[in-house]
Amino acid sequence: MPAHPAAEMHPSLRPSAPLTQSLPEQIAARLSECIVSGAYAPGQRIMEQAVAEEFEVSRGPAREALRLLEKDGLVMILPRRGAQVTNPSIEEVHEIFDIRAMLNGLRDRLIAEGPHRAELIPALERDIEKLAQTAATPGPGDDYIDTVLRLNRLLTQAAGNHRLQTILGSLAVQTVRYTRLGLSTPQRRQQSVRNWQSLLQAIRAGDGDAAERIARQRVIDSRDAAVEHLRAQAG
Amino acid sequence: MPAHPAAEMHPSLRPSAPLTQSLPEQIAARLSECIVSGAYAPGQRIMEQAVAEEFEVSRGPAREALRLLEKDGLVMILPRRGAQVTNPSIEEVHEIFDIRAMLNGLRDRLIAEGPHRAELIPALERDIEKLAQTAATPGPGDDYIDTVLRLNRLLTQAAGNHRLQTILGSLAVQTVRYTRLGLSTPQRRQQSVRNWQSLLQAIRAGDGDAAERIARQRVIDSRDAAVEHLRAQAG
DNA sequence: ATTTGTATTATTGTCAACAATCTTCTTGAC
DNA sequence: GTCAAGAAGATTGTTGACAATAATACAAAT
Repeated sequence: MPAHPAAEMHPSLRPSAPLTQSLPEQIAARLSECIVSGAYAPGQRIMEQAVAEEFEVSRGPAREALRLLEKDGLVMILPRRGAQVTNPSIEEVHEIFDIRAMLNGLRDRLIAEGPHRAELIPALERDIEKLAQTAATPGPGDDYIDTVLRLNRLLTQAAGNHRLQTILGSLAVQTVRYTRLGLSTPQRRQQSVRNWQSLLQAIRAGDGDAAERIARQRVIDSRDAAVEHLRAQAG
Repeated sequence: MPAHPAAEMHPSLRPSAPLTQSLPEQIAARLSECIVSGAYAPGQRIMEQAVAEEFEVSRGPAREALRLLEKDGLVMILPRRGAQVTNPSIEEVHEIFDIRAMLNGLRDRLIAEGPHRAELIPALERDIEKLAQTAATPGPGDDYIDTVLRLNRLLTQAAGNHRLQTILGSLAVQTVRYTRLGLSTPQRRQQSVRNWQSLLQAIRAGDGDAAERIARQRVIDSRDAAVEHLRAQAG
């Protein structure tokens, strides 16, 4: 019998995942980095044979790794044409952010109305304080982005809705590069910090309506900033 | 050149899907029916070899078909243990309905605020009228459910958010059996009809806020009814 | 010069066999 | 009688080869 009964265990701590990643999962994780970091350009084709040789496995696991990437929306698989890195249009990016806005709203409502919110607040305060410190510094902003991503992971896990966690995780991976784009200016980062601070207040107060509204607004702001940048890039 | 220029074509009519389904897709479609209809019981294991023999293919396509079912949440694949039909707990059903509530809210807002809503209204009126007629009849209610499902498909396609369509489609498949459960009484069906009629009004008026609120309430009602039935069944 | 048909090549789809691992059944000891 | 250890069987994971198909290059005809 474990030290802590299952009933008291927080959902995000459930050790349901297998201890060791499968071969396709390891390959997918590596490829995922390459795509998110931009080493593999959008639209680029990824061929099974090349993946197989790169990782010194047969085409089976390579093939399956690509299917895993498809599940995360990082590649698109066309019949008889193989996989290519997704290159979403501005409209599709807009669409994904809209979905994230709704589901982040649900997530933060669940947290604000949930019984575990008190345990969460110290970590939240710490990260949001860190955001406030790095928001004004003009540097590359990677610190800021990293903290935002960690904060989001923390909240997504804490919401306790497993399916929501899966979907939001997938959508987050797909939009990392656009989130980064949208948080590239100090003004936007300061707007973002103010929003996080409001959210913290709403969670402290246990105000689910406010938490949902604030979360939605944050993602919508992020969406608008990203889309604006993309339009500027595209002409 | 096609008869109608692409710019005027409704998003839901884009012929982007390949004309012919792949072998794994065909197998997955058949298995999907078996699971949704209940021929394969929740928790039941589905083995690759058995699928391969059933459809007279090798284990490769059978394996991939099971991965496709996993993507739709119809089976759960555990490492070295294979696939088994998902048997979500009451809490998980609750979770999925919560997600559907948010995303249906987004969907119906997009429709109410979208430019294509006028074209949609006649079909909506027809289906909702049909709902009103079959709501009070005590029969098996399959007509009612079928109409609700068609109505939802219509709206999901019309919203014009492709990713949303994918996610909602997957979630709908996973909850069909619980939706059916929740709409098994005449009272619930009448409540449902009133909600659809309100939605129609909101769409007519182009009131996105109202459309979202109404859609959410509909799914929440559906959730509560389903969960109540499940709790009664479980003891 | 454009287009159509054809051959070539590259790439994915499928298959059957082998390896690794998990489950279950049996056996034996306490 | 219960539990542990080990063997046997069943099932997934992986591999390499073969088949089917789509992209490409090139030649020929209008």
